Amino acid sequence: MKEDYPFGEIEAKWQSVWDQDGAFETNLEQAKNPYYCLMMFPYPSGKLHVGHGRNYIIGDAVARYKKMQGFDVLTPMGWDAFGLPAENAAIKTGTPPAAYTRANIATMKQQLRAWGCMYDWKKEVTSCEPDYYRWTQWLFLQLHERGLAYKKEAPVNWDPVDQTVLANEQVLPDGTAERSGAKVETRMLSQWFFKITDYAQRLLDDLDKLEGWPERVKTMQKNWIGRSEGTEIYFSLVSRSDGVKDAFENVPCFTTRVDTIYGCTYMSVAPEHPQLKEWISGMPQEEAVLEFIKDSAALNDIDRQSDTREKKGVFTGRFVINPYTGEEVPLWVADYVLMYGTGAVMAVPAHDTRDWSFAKKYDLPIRISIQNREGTLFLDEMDDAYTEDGICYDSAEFTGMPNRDAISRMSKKAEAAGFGKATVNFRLRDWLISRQRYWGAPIPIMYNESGQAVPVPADQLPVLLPEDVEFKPTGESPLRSSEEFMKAIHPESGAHCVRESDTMDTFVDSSWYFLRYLSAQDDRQAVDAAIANKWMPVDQYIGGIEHAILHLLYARFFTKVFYDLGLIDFDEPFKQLFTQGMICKKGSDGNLHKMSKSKGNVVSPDELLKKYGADTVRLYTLFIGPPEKEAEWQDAGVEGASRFLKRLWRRVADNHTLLLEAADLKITMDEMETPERDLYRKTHETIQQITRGLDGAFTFNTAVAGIMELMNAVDQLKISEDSSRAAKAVYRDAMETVVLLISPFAPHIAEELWSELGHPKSVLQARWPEVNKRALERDVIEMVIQVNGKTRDKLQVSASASTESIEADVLALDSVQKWLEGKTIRKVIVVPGRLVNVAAS
RNA sequence: GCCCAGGUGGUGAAAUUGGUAAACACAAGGGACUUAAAAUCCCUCGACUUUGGUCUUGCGGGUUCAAGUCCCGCCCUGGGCACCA
Repeated sequence: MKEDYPFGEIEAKWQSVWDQDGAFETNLEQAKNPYYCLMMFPYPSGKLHVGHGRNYIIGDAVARYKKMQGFDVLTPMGWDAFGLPAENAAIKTGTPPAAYTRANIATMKQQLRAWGCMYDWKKEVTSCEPDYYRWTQWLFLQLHERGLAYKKEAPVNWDPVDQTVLANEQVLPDGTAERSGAKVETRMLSQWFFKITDYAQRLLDDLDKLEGWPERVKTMQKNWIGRSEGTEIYFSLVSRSDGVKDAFENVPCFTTRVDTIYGCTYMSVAPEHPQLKEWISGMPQEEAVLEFIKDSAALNDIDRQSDTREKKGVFTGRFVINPYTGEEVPLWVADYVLMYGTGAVMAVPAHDTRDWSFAKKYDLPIRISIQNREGTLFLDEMDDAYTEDGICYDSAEFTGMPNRDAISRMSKKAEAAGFGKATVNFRLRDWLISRQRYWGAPIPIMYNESGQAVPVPADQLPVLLPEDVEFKPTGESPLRSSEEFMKAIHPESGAHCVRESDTMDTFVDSSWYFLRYLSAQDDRQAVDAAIANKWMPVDQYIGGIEHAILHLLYARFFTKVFYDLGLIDFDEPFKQLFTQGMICKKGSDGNLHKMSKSKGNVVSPDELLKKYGADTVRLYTLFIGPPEKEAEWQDAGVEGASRFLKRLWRRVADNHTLLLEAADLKITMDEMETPERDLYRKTHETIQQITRGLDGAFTFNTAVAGIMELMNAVDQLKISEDSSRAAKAVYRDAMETVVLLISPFAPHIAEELWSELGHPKSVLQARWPEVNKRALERDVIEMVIQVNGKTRDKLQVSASASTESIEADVLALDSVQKWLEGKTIRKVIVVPGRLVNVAAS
């Protein structure tokens, strides 16, 4: 056995062995004990850095651990291969996106292998290949058939840099695009949507089923869905231009505070309200209102929604009738009203801070309709709206009722009288999926002469991406430049049609890839139900927190649609979710940033692998800190991991003969003297600690620390040829345990040492060590002795000693007596196996 | 503003869930080996200290024999939502 740890040699060797053995290939039909370990598939951007590595290293560790526990583990890998960077690269360098993407995939595959992250490549999927996007298109057709995919003219988010529209989820709270960073504009365009809002309630309710998901991810999804319960009330619009009150239309408005309705003194609608122009037509105020609409439209969403900006509005000249009071109130258009709910809100300045400031500015009347418990609310003493709970006031038959109770009563009244109803509103909007870019799956639709959408028949899929296109982004899909592509024939009439030229958002591709892995080679169907039902939901999903809303919400939506289509019999895709933190490093500006090319803080794995080997990089990545938290990459830390692996290697090499000889020793615990008994106990304590950590919270950092501690304990047992049989046997047992425990983290060195310890088969086929409960027992326990809560001494106590005898022994100690001088003992607390605290005063 | 996570040595962090605060590492300092260096091995390493101890987990209170951990009130950092009626 070599003296020095030859990481380069053994890593190459074992990677080939795993490949040849098909160690990571899974027979989906025959597997008896399925465990689906999934990592978010990467976008093939070129090269992986050590920050990306965390995801795959954690996933590989889980897969190996579960394998050793006897599961039939499926760990597939694939490529989220459509997307803008490839297209932008094509514009810049002239390399076609397909070639660029395939080259990146080859590089990254090699990198993953070099890390020792092994996958079942027989199940690889690549979303930009026709054998994949054919089924993405097929799924689009399924949604279309059921009315879940539709096209409509709507105000959409336009990214002026990437020259395409974006989904709401792709726009950051500051109004910039998640991908390009450009300030997003609003445009009216006709676009394709998926009707995710139909699933809002289920997406919300089923979050409760996801016990294995981090609470914060569930909270984020909950906020995003944004359910609010309230009442829709129909106010009648009246014209008073000729002095006659002719109610000619209903203006529905949504409120969560119907209890305040008797304090409603005006109504405001959003400037984009679709009927507004109609209502003001011919009014003396028409010009002023149109002007106002124009001004509001000029503001982008960020400025418009900034809460520091002063609210603006104008009177429309029209009035509406509050159906509860029969009273006429003026109708305003105000820029603080959004096209949410119905785009119209009843304004109650006394009980809503926004209405308050608006009413103050435009001198609109304010009327109290909720009184506080003390009855001390007076208009002239208020300097802001009263938004707390209270008692209905000046509210007809509801006066005196607690306002919370009034909400349902008032809703019921509206329903009974036909001027309103209880309603639920969601913040969630439909998912905008069309993109005016080339590198995506074409939307399988054509248009006939009258412009009607005709779905491409399923048997004509895939609609192939053409290659003869001009990439330059013009705001129009590049596909339009391909004459061949644009031509289509109506499936029934044979008439000439024009193809849809937009492509699908790449989040569509990634919303179902975990299902396709299970049928990757199947060219007859998207998903094989029997296999999917056997393997899904995914047992463990691992990925970045940045996908908490986008990808994870869309994937849940798709799974529910599949369920409704009868394709599968489960309706949530991921049982257990783990979101790892990002790896950061000080950038060229001296601040900590997420690793990225633009910040100049990327650590490339290539040099590290050459200098230290993959196992060192893996071990350090796991040791760096709690895996769910962000971590700062420190090059010096890698050195520590390397030192440890070298030491482990040396211990085996130095005692190689002895370790091999000890293989056949059969001993019992009775033969062990104290030092080896201690090591034996430590060995099993470590097994317990690490196994618990891997099953629960993924505490890889403490698992690695635990192995290091065990190694330190191994070094405490001085071993030589002259040592006892028991000592040798325990020593070997401890070393074998170290190798087994470290194998999910540092698999190459573990394989090599396992074989050096005389095992002919791969460590992956060894069983994960089990805790021997008897090994954990102690005859003598060290107890901490406290006086008044301060540690004063320690005492070795027999494990069988009674509380009374321990108490007596403790009180006899000089070190205790010293602190009790002149005091009366009040109480003695004995915590068995832990400590004794003498309380005295 | 609302909701959620956090705040522990020079650094990354641990702490069996209320029971010895700082495990395991990194960095630093000292020593051994060496002609020398690297590597390796050993020791020190929260602060103060009269070497007896005292203090120490963002700050201030509280509960308890005992609080990093529980409760109340603040401060700070990160994340999510935010003119959503």
